[in-house]
Amino acid sequence: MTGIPTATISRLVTYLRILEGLEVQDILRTSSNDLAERAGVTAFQVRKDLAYFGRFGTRGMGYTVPILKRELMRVLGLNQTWNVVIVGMGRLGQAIANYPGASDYQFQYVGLFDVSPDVVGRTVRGLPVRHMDELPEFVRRNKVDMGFLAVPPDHAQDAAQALAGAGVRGILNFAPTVIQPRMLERAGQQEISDEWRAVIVENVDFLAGMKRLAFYILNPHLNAVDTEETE
Amino acid sequence: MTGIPTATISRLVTYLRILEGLEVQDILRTSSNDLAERAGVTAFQVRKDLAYFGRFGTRGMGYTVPILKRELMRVLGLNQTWNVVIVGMGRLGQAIANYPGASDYQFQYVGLFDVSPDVVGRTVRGLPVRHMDELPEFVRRNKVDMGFLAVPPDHAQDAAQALAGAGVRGILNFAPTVIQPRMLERAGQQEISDEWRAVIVENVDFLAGMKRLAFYILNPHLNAVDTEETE
DNA sequence: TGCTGTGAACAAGTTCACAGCA
DNA sequence: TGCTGTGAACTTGTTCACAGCA
Repeated sequence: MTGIPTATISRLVTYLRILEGLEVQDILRTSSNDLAERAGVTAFQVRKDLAYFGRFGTRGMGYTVPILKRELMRVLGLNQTWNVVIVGMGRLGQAIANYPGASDYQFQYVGLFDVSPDVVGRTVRGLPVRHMDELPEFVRRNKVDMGFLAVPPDHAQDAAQALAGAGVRGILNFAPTVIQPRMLERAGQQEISDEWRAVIVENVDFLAGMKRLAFYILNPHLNAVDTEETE
Repeated sequence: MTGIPTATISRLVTYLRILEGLEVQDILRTSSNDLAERAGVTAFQVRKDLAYFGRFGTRGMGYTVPILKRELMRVLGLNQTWNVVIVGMGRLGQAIANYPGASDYQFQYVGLFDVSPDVVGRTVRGLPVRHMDELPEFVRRNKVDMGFLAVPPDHAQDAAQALAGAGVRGILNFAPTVIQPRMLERAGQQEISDEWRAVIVENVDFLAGMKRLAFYILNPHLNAVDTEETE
């Protein structure tokens, strides 16, 4: 397959968010120009990004908000339910569990895990915090799709392997560490389905964000100018 | 100036993190190969990234951990103190304030802000939560460099403008919204120094991370393979 | 010899111009 | 006419091969 730029996926998420905003305001029509302005990219870019996945507009008319929204949700896999566990229920894990917005997209927190006796057994958002020992069994039984990793950096690799071994398909890594993918594949997994492929790791690293910000403040001319032109 | 890839900056942050880990383990020497393996990139990439900023190694020998670490800190602007305010002290803002690691790099939280009477006046990590009205005065008096934005999406643009108007140089935006840069520049700023340039915005968006993860789980073959080869 | 530093080759992603359809 | 969809040009970033120095 051709290969779709990673940046395109990030932008699709942005477009979707904008479409939701428009829908709330009962705006029914938009255009590549309008989307571009709101997303801070060029209209060329919007059209190219959408073209990877199909033809969603009408020439001379633009896009119909609900239709494009529905199509983007389909493309991004947001019209299905995703079962999620959070591993690491310190402050960060708790903040994640309580952050609104996740549930909007059928991301359902079904289990919370930690190893510390201080936290295990407590209840967060109505869910008991379980011990990591229970993870493999729990993932299998509850058809868990993703794990959110919010443990300290020095435990991130182990926890990621535990998640991979338990059979999750993807990991959202909040720890400021590179997860070595090599060791993730089927760590301990016995009955590997035909569908099994490498575990996907996506990173969300806010300490890195702080550092990039420091750099660009010192070197503003190197900053991606984000020209937000509109053709 | 030539222009350094944004991705390079992100990778430099990763290299720095790895060097810190090596230093803790009293490992004094490394190489582009070693760094590459740990960072999950190629050794070519490591050398090219470093070459943008200077010559830090010794041919035939590799890199000296403390030296390379010091140089990367200098390049990234992490050998100076950054004064930071957090705007939005809901759960997310509180989690950010309490997250360890920020203070390691001279990122000092000097002020916390919100508008809700439920939060204003309370103390988080030893700092009082102030009302947004006090922001401009506070930023000026305390030489605030950056603002971390942790308000609900529908208030993000206003809060960003308030930060820009108050005179911060950069904003780390945790809200799932595109900040329109157009409106940020010198909103209400009177005495603009020669140094003044556009406010830098860097985004940390974990909802977007969730959605990207969903997409790549559904389309694993489109995932950036992260080959982590080592030449 | 070994590993860095770097110009040149290549690949990926973005911009553009315009064809095509409502 | 107006705005989408898309092949082609271009620009940016990555990979590579190898020169150069300890």
